[in-house]
Amino acid sequence: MNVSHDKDMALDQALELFWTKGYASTSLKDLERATGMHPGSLYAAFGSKAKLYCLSLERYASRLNQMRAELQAQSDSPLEGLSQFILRAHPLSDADAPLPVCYLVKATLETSQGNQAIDDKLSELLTQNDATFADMFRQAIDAGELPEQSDAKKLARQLSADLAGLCFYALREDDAKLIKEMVGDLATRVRTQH
Amino acid sequence: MNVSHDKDMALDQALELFWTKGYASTSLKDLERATGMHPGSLYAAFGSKAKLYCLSLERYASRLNQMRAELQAQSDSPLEGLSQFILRAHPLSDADAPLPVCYLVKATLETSQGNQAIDDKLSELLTQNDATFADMFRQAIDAGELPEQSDAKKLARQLSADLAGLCFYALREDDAKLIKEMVGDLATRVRTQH
DNA sequence: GGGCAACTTGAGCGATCACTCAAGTGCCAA
DNA sequence: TTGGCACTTGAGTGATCGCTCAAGTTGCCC
Repeated sequence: MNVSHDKDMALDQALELFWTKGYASTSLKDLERATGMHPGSLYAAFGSKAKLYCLSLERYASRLNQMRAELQAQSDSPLEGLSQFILRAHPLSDADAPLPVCYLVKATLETSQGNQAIDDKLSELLTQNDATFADMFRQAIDAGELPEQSDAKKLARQLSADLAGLCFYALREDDAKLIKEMVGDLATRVRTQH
Repeated sequence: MNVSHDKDMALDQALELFWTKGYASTSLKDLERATGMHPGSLYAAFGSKAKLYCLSLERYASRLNQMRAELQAQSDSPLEGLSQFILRAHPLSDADAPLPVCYLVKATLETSQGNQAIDDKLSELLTQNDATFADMFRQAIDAGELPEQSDAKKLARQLSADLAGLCFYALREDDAKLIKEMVGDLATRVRTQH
């Protein structure tokens, strides 16, 4: 039996579980059920609940990054790439899905009861994400899509916050059409701003 | 001893505790320590952890509403009132505070592990909040501050999401100046939009 | 002071938490 | 076939969870 494949699958199951239920509300019993692994194997493979959680955050972030890079590569311009990311790669875009909300946003708002490793991991991933956004805005400035005096970092901050705002709204509003409209508005704003 | 005063104080302590730690991560032991009440008294007064949580959400929302109404009454126009609310009454405005993030936003993003009563209460409070925002935008339209074809409900949705986005960003960014700048930007956007 | 109702107390309930480890199982080389 | 090693197993650990309730305390009226 291919162990690494199992571990991989288990990590995906854990990711989904943590995503839907949150860290504190996901018990090891839940994880056992979802992954089919017994507690001993879980601990042999991942070390602890917190480490498994961190791994799931990392995997999620790297997938998001990959999708963003792909869309960027297919797009004609930096801003168009960002806009496509918002429309198609960000979890929110698939607003009919059971969980149309960014995992990192949910995780950030759920205070990790004093576990520094989790806070650090989250901070690292979010900072990295902001940096990527800033990069894309900088490219847009260089390409002449945005005025030269634009502040790429500030634009990145604002986009990060805007996306999080949508995540919040998506969690409480079950009318998918409404969410899609807001996502579309944000994408348009990014594509045509200033 | 004034019992109702004690209950009142205990509810405030519980509010603060739930706000900082989240519902799932706040234990009864924590609540006992913070309120000085023993478990029996806590249950006699509030019924259950979930009910206490709901009460704290309600209290928070009503305080926010009260502040908003006061600022609205002092302002020259509906949009100016909203702008003042963002700048001064919303928790974010006091960005040096230990907890510059709206309680309702945090609570919404922390999935309540299957407790329907909590979900319902949150949904009720947030819907009420959106309705108030929509009212204020409608007043702005009537007062000629916004074009007549403006969609008050849509503007309310957007403001709600924007504020939540700021909450998210405030939680991860410890540079208070940066947060205040973003709060200021949003207030300006509301005051001068379209 | 005696009697009673209202309130407070905290030990302790069963359940569940994150986690461990001795025993069992499966696989392969010798 | 056998010995040994890597991996899996799940009963069990102490701690803690949300919550209860019998016993104790308090304050008030007669």
